[in-house]
Order: sequence, then structure tokens, then C-alpha cells
Amino acid sequence: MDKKQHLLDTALKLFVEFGFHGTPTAKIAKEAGLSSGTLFYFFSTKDELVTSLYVDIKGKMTAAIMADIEGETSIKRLIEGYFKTPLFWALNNPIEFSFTVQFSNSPYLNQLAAKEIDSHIKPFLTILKRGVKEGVLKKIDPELIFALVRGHTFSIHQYLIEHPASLKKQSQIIETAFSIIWDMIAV
Amino acid sequence: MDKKQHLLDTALKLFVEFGFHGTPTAKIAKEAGLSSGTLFYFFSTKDELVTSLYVDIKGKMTAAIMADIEGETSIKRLIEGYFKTPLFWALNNPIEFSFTVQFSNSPYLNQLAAKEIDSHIKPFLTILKRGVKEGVLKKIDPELIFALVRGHTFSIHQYLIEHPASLKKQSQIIETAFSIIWDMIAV
DNA sequence: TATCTTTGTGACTGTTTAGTCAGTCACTAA
DNA sequence: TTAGTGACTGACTAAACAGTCACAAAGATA
Repeated sequence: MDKKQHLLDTALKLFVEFGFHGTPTAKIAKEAGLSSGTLFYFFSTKDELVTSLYVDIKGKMTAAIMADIEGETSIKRLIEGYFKTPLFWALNNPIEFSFTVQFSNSPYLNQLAAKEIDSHIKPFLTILKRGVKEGVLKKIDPELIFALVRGHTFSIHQYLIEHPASLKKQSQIIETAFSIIWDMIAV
Repeated sequence: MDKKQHLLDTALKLFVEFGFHGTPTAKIAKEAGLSSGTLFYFFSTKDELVTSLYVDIKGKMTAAIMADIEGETSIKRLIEGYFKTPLFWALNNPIEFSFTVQFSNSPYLNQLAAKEIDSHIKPFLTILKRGVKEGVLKKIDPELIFALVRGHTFSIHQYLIEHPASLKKQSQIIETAFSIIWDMIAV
């Protein structure tokens, strides 16, 4: 499985640099020091490679979030985890995060089972619903709150990659960004 | 130039439905009732067609914003125009707006001269800078405010297309969304 | 050692695609 | 009547590409 992971790593790098369609499978294999056939030994189609990569990365990000919010019960801390962890994770894994952004805005997303997508959204949505019900969050449709938080994350990430700064400064921006979004949705 | 516009319209429809790479030039020409050669008579490459379409649509959107804020001087009203007009415009031109979103997140964006992109961003940024300087807006990097407004627009648009509602309800959401973002950035 | 399975090769193929080009045709104007 | 123009055609080409396949090594198992 060493080679398989190596193919995933190489594909990731090339996809982010040249895009999905700008990266032929032959190039991925060659760059990974393997033959074209080997790629199709591990992944039956190119699409499968792309979606595998997404599932893989998304899984790692989710794991990071889960580790961060483990044991937490307060709505604020939970939302904080869901908001801040991906951004901090993105600082350490910029290529991976870029890939997920690119993927989310591509037609590939539709190839993914709705179930897979849902499994990442649902837990967070449940927390938001509870927050609204308990009066911690404003009486706004939880799905709208979800969209707001998501969009905010997207904004901050965009800003961070366009304006490189020290890790300390970046951390500060993320912290400030959370206060902003929290004030926006909390009662 | 009738045929050229017709090609642009057809391409727009197909690109939004099938994506850039999922739409062969031959299909665009056929769907437009023209021959393959005609497409290349008007647009020297496929890329030129795609970017033309973007410039075209972006121009129309900018015109709508300009019409809305004409004569305005108050920072709040200007920002309101920059935020609300694209969203209302998107309600009436969903396909066009979807196209710009898709385009903005694709590698095609890099093909566009930085100048072209800048020309849309700069005027708004200037207003934000003035707002910060005059103490109307919070002391946050105007570029960050820009990112926040942009992300907020993106969020609301996403929510609106995922949750169809009456025009009245949609308008209400946009109005509310503006109060939210205004409270977020204003002193 | 013999046999089976996994891992790997790289030349090959069938298809799809952007882009070309020689030529048609309706029209204009000298 | 003739010459010229420019929109428009569609069969064609050259390249690129995803995916296949017959064939090996390398490793495991017996």
C-alpha cells in the first residue's frame, strides 16, 4: 500500500498545480516513478483516484475536528472546533486544503455519494439545531447558519493564502475571525 | 453579431450544466444550430470563448452594481449596493451567476489578465479603505473586509439556490444578510 | 524446487477533441 | 456582368488521453 499512498500524494500535488483535467494519468504515474498500468492496478478509473483522494483528505480533516472537540458539550466550544480546526489544519496542510476547495467546486462532487457528503455535514448541523433550540444561537434556519460558517471559513482561508503572514499573525486572524462569526450567530 | 451572441448563450447554458470540460465545442456549435467551424470563426480557441463569456457576464453584473450605486456617497449605501445587487442579480440571472462562481474556482481564472480581475475589485476596495479611514468601518484590513463580504455573498447565494423560496422570502433573506454583514464590519 | 498470487510493466488501442482548411453562397459595389 | 468580401460550412487531422492487456518479476507458500 506504500505505492498506492505515493500515487495519492503525487496526484494531489499535480492536481493542485495543474487542475484535474490538466493532469493526465500518465503524468501522475511517471512522476510517482511507476508505470501507467500500475495506476490502474490501484485505481480502476481516474475518477476513482480523484474521489479517493477527496475522501482520504476529508477523513483526515474530520479526524482533526473530532480530536479537537472530543468531550466538549458547550455549543460555543463545539462550533469553535468546527470552525477553527479546518483553518489551522489548512495552515499545516495547504495543498490538501486547496484540493478540497477545488474539488468542492468541481463537477466531481456530484460523483460522490450524497451519503458521503452528508456524513460530514450532519453532525455539525445537529449541533447548530441544538444551539438554536436551546436559545444559544439566533433564531435563524440552521442550514443558513451552516452556510454562513462555511462561507466565513472559505473567506478567511482565501485571505490567508493571499496574504502570507507569520504563524502567530495567522493564528490571531483565525481567532478574530471566530469572534466575528460567533457574534454574528450567537444570541 | 447575432450568431456570436447566440453561441455565447448556448455555451453558457451547456457549461453550467455539464462543466467546461464536459462540453465539447462541437456540442456547443450543434446546439446553437451552427457548424463547428463557425464557432472557431468567432472565437479562435475554446479558452477564448470561456473567458469572453466571463468578461461579458462580469461586465453586466458590474453595470448593474454601478446603476444601483449611482450618485451614492454614503459608505453604507455603497457597500449595500456592492453586496445586494449581485445577489438580486443572481436571482434573475441564476445561470449567469452560477457560471461566474464555477469560473472563479477553476484554473481558467489564471488565464485572465490580472488587470481585468483588478478592475472589478479595486473600486470596491477603495470604498472599503475610505470607510476604515473615516471610522465608519472597524479597523480591519480592508482586504480582509473584502474577503468577508465576498464570502458572505457566496454563502447566501449557495443557501438561496439550495433552498428555493418565493421571491419575497428570498429578498428578505438578502436584506437580513446585509444587516448581518453590516453589523459585522461597521463600527 | 515448483506453483500460485500479488505487484508491476509499458506498448498499444479506441475514442474523443480542439482546431483547420478548402470551398460555398449570398450579397455588394464598381 | 464581373470581381470581391466575409459569414458560414463540415469533412478532416493530429494530438491527447483513459484505460487494456499480454507478459514479467518478486514474494509467498507448500
